[in-house]
Amino acid sequence: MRLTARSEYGLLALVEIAAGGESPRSARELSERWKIPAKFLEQLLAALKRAGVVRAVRGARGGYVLASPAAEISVLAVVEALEGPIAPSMCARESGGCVQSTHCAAGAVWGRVSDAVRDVLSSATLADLAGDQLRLDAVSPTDEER
Amino acid sequence: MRLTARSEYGLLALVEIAAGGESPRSARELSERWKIPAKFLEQLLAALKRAGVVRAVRGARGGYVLASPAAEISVLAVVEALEGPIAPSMCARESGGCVQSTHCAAGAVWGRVSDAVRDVLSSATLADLAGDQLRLDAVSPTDEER
DNA sequence: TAAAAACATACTACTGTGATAGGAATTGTA
DNA sequence: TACAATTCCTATCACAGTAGTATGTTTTTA
Repeated sequence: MRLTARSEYGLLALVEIAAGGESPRSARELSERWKIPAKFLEQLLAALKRAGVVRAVRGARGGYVLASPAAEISVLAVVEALEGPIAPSMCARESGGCVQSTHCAAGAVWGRVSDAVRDVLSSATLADLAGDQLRLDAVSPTDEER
Repeated sequence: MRLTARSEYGLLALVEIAAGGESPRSARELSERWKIPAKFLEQLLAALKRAGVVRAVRGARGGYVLASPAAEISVLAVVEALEGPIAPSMCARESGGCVQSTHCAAGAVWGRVSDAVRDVLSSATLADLAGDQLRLDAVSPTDEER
């Protein structure tokens, strides 16, 4: 299991898209706001589109919009779209179960770890984060907003 | 944050060492029991020794022994010795906090994730796992034990 | 003295991450 | 209709980390 910059960047962008409502946000706009390499962000948004998290609007004045209401998109869905399934180790990753031929006690711990992570990630939605972000922006506005 | 084969292998070996009590288990013995590449395991045990988890007994009939009672060694200590600190993303990894100049709502989620993982890992000890393993071995013994 | 073991160090193959590059297709707007 | 803004597509790359392998050296017991 791993959490990398892909999730970090992706979530930042999606919170911004969620705040935009119906009007699409372009990859360039998002990359400037959050200092994310533009071309890299394009790839992340493509992955999120493939996963059905966002919808793309092509052409001038286009960009990305959420494919469903922000309250129905969990952080887990975002992370799994960008990083693959949440599985903590070799033991839990293999569909056939443990690599070890004999049963090992450690496997149960790995299972509890991934359950805990999935629990945290699935309990937060983009709507929650967009709300939090609004409050944070009110306290310390960014350059663009000042 | 990542959980790799290092933790997997390391835990398997430590559970076995814990079961051995005062008599040292050699790296070779452990590597054969759990099908872990011998030289790779030596490196892991060296890291665990540096972290103060195990004590080494050099020379013939030597091996490794736990440095403290099994009930006082948490899985978290083992994982951190082998993988480095549990931090879920760039945001939480940097000592200075978030990479973003502006505050981001996503950071709170990453924090909750690492807290949850640490919670699971620190709530299990080597003594717990050694007990579980004993029970598993009783049900389906390994080749060596048959 | 010989074997068994830890200890040390260096090397290698492979994979994933975090990009960068260059264009092609699509679409609103002047 | 031209143009600019945008998504879309594919390829490439540098770097770091993982999972080993290799070759010894030191220490200790039998």
